[in-house]
Amino acid sequence: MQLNSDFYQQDVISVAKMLLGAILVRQFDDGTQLRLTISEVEAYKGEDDLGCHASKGRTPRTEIMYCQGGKVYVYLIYGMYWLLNVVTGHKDHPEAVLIRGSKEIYGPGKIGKALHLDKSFYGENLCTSKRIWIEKAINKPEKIYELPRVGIDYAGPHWSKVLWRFTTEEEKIRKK
DNA sequence: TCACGGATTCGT
DNA sequence: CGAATCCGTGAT
Repeated sequence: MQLNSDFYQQDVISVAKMLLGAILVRQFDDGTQLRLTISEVEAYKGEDDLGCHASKGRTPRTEIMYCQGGKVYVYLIYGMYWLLNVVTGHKDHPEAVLIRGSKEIYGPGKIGKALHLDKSFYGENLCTSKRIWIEKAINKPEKIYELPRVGIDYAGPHWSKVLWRFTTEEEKIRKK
């Protein structure tokens, strides 16, 4: 069952946790499908969150996060990797969930590569898209581990330590 | 118009 | 530990 608009409009922390175990589906032009079971995510919430790109306010890049939940936010990092984010919450409340890993493929950069993401996915509607969407979890995770987000030391002592990384894979837990 | 640096990954 | 590689963002 494909997740609907109401699902994505919930708070980013709730959506992040509920996305664990959900199936990220990529339908390619040649008819093949890549189905990934989401195993690790991170929440980015509001302009106050110094780890969130929206802490810089509205810019052409962050604009999509101010939309109603259910859209895709992708951006190029280190000139090489397209990272996949799911916009959540209500209009004018910038929030997004970063998809960091799946049972099949682990690593935000690797996910983007496997899904052949590019700038054309910016703003894609996950509720109506024919090439990317997310399906409800069949099996809910037994346990959710809460950890600090990765790679945002620049966000300062508080925001870099908030436990907004959620994972189902105990063996994938790592420092920094 | 310019310089900086990043929600990463891989190889040395 | 450093290179790869590019563009959004803020300063000039």
